[in-house]
Amino acid sequence: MNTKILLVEDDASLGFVIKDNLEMKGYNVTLCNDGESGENTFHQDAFDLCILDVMMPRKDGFTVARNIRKKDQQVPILFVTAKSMLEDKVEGFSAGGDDYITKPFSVEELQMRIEVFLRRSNGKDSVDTVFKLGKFEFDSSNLTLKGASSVRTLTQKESDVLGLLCKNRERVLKREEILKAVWGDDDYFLGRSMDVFISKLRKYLKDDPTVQIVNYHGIGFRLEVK
Amino acid sequence: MNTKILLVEDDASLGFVIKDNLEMKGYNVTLCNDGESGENTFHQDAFDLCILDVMMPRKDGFTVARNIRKKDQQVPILFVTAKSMLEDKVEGFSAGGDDYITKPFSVEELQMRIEVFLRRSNGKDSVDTVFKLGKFEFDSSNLTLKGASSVRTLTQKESDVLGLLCKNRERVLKREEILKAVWGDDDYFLGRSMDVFISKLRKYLKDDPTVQIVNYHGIGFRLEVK
DNA sequence: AATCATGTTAACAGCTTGTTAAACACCGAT
DNA sequence: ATCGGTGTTTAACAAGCTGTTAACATGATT
Repeated sequence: MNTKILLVEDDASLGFVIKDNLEMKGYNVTLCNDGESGENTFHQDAFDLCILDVMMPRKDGFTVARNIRKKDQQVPILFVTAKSMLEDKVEGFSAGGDDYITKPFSVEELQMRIEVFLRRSNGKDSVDTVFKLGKFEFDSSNLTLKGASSVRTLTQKESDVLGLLCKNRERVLKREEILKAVWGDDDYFLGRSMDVFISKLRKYLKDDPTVQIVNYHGIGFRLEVK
Repeated sequence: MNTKILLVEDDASLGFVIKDNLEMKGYNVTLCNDGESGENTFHQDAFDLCILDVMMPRKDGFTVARNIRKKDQQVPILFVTAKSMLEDKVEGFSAGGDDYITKPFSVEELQMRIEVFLRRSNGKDSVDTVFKLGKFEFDSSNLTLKGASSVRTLTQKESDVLGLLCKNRERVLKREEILKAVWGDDDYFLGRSMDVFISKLRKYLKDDPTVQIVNYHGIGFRLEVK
């Protein structure tokens, strides 16, 4: 499988070196040189892993990570920090997490961390059932959709459809895929039924315009969070 | 089981780092960045543990804890304090079963405390069988439901069902889960039987309208205390 | 413009749940 | 064994909710 990595690093030469090395190891790396473009890029595509420099001029790595987490709670994030930066805030955590790597580091070291992450995210079938969707929080096992001020209870099917969209966020799901997964079959009437559900879900989500179920004509749907 | 943790921390970076690390360890963490939203969130969902920063601008952690305690006497609360904080202030609370941790701390340290809490509260389940339900007090081992003026003795099954609802308060229990747990099996007639029990329990609890067993159509039931 | 795909709403049929009462099963005492 | 009492299950009916379908509106593609 082609592993897609988002690398956000303001130091152009360091960024290039990391990208180049990782690409030689067979990863597909997208490099952004500031936090802003990093976020934008993340929103436009689906990545298996993010590597964020903590110290960057305009937007630091934590801020970028927070915004990424608003959209995707599951993607692993690896922070790159300088030793000097580890003050009382981060200090304790760097020791315990596989989530932090301190400069300077070797490519092998970095690759080891990456492999640990990917093994974990592949091997874990302990599926997280809570998704953040803009200002909403959707719990697919409790069938609840929490908004800013209200909590709505979804039906099982509504939850099935929304859950599937969440799991495949930023990816186009074919009509047939959704029908097979939720209804177990695919015919004209079930398709129309699905359209009704999409319509209902859009209504539920309309309070936050950054969350959208976008139709791809003749193909299917895609859940986008901007 | 998926352990739900409520984290109230006003420092956004620190909050994020803690949340992210705990989620990597497999916990389900909800982060609130002020006391007010922390309390609201607590009222909308069920948590197994609360982590509260003591020093927060508008509402400090102790105030939040007091308000949480008004509703739930059992949930463990872990306070995060700075070293400079007066120890005797904190000790008053730690005596009541809660604990505190001083900044800075490592993820391992935090996780250790969490595990201690959860082990204790799991072990406690077999000992502590008394639940407060609005103006009622339900003792699941003595099979008694004390109201304002009367004491009713429940049957074993009535008590089993109410006990299960209490243990999963503010959480949707699937019909199947209740049937498996109380009846050991799940079929149509047992389901109807359960409905009869729910009906009876509602009758017993009708003196206090803040206590409600709410049906989630096609899904199950949830005990709510407003 | 013509055609097909999708968006949206409302109504209906079928299934789920609430409730009451009767039937059944179990148990101890007579 | 019979009886009464207690607790649970089954039956029956009422009320409510959900998913599907139909019908019509809008949008995309050729």
